[in-house]
Amino acid sequence: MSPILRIAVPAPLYSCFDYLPPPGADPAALKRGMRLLVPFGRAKRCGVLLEVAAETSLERDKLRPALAVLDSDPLLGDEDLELLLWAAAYYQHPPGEAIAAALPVRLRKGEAPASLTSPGWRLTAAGVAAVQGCTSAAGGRMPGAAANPARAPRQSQVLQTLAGHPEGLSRDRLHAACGPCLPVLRTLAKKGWIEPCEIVAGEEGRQGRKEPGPPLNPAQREAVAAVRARFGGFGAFLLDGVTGSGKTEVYLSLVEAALAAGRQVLILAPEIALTPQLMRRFQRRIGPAVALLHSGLAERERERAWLAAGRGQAAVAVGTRSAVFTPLPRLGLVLVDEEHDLSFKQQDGFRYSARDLAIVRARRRGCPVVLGSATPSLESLRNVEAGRYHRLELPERAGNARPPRLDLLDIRSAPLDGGLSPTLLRLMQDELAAGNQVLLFLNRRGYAPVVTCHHCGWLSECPRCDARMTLHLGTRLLWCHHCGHQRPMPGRCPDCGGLDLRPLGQGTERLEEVLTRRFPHLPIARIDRDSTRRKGALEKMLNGIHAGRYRILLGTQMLAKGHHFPDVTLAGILDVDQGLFSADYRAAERMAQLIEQVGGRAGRAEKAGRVLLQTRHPDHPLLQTLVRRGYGAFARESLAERRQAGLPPYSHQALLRAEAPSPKAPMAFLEEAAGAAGTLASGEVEIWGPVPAPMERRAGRVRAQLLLQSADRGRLQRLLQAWTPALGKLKSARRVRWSIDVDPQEML
DNA sequence: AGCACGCCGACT
DNA sequence: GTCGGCGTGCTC
Repeated sequence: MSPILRIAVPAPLYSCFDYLPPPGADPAALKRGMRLLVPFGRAKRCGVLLEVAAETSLERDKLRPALAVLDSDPLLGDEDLELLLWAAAYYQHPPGEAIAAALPVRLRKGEAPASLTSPGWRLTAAGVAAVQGCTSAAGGRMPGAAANPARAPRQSQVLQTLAGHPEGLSRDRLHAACGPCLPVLRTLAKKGWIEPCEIVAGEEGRQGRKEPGPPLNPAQREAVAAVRARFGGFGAFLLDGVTGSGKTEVYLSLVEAALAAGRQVLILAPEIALTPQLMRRFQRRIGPAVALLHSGLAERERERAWLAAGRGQAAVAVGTRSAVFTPLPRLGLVLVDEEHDLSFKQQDGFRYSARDLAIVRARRRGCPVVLGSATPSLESLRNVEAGRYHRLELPERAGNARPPRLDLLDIRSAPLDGGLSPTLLRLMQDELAAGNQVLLFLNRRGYAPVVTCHHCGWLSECPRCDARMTLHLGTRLLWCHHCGHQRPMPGRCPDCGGLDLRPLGQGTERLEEVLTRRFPHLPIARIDRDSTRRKGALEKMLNGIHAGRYRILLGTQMLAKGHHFPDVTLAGILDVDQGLFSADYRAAERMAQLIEQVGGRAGRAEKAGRVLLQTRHPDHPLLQTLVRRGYGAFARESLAERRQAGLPPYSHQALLRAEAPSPKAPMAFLEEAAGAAGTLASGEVEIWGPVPAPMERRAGRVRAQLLLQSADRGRLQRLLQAWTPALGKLKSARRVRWSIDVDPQEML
């Protein structure tokens, strides 16, 4: 009797599918974690083998044979598959889709794994000599040195880049470092200075110099020792340290220790924190095989890194959210940097939390996991309180830097210019006159969040959303930030034809305009999604800031995360009040983290920073706590409130969302779903709603949601396991798009 | 989700 | 007479 292949096929279905082995395949060679091409309905799909079984619950003659085996070795190991299946069940997502989401895109589509070697270039001996000659001449004229930076800057750039990598660089990495440079490469090859070579994935940087780290301070040593003591077994740690307290050095020491023990390391970070500077620092210090898995990377490069990790050849995997599923057979340590960051939670499709799965993975694997943050999430602080995590504190800023001073600026009766109060402007003037940099944070891109007709009161409403369209002066567009709908900025009022159209409120474009008028001779760097759209624009601007070419920095979120600006002595947050009265109870937590992060951008040892928060509610208790007693006290008070209200992290939630073009369908579906949940819930799970979503209409669809909440995670999970499959069978489900969000972060 | 099947209105 | 609307059901 031929064996049964149980295969996870990507489809929005909660079961796996049984197949017969492909004709002519050796059943003994079939291993869990290999991909197979299978017939599925009328189409073909690429599934992953979960099990070779003897029995099937179906009639045997209903089974179809698989079409082909796509791998000679499993892509995913047992542990990887178990984690994915656990996550699929926990987050109520179809297993086939969850597994597909973990694979690099080409492999997901059934293509053959990329070769681990890729074509690249390295310096020849003559090339090394040319680089040295050029460097020692320090720009002076060398006989025959066409790599003279002044005369052939592109050639010089390529040579310098290659000089940092004696073992060579792949085309992709060269391209990333130097831009398109094929003609330059040909010229250099003709001169005999460089030669083509094969680069083995995971080997890049292996022979690069390893720089020793600075000596650790006592708190850092203690943190490293505490984690090292748990190597070889599970332990969860919260590394709580302000910006500049040296978390990265703790990570690096731990990575070195894990590598010395022959283990692989998984490092997760928000996209925005994976800056080229940080990566260079890692590569300088770790030296051997660092596999980069972030999304900025060319897809093939990413795939090679993934494969090299899975074969145990890359020792360290660094990546964003989806890197949590990277196969790592010798995994011995997991690090999650900026653990509070919301980007660890996927907001569509397979809605997993990479931070939470990192904990699950480490526990299942039996290795330590370290969550680092200057502003730990309330969830993690709760886990410390409950004794599930060990807290490791790094109290000092390294190098005796003083923490920035936080002050509230009451703007209730201040005449604002472009959102700037006279006091803030005066203080800016002082700092700028003293030659320092100033940073302004405004979490709203565009020129103005709404346009109105002064004659008839028309507002720039989005035709498809319950929202206003933002004016972008750069492109002369009205643009809805929720659905992407755009229209040209009208010359006159669409309703009454009046000519007096006025932008209301401030965006970063308008702030830039006001600052240009106020400080006409000072260069301004505006950093938001619009100004950094072009590839490399952000890095160019950041380099300019560090070189002191800009004096005023203004921007959104992007500016608040990941980058340090030592010459900034004054940071202003223009509107801190949005977070205070939001319907979302997590808004205040996010605002506090943001303020703390902005503070972390500024100042250094000899220049203490100052952070000013413009507010119309200077007596608000949360602001008072934050300003007077810091993030820790703020978090403790917030936790006490959450406990009192029975909100997360003292309870657990799942949110069922539904949307449809027809206005009644979502509520009808959710009513029916609530009824089904009611019969399944044996008490202990509260059912809230259904209610319309906070923004009821979005992109032309009406949205509503139903909240399930329980103090007992297990009970909520048991209900979900029975409920989700039943939801798809409801008649009203056909009229809506629905999704379940377990541990939701945002109630959009 | 796709992709079929299937049963009722306006077109050559 | 049919082209095509989207309601319903299935995918091993």
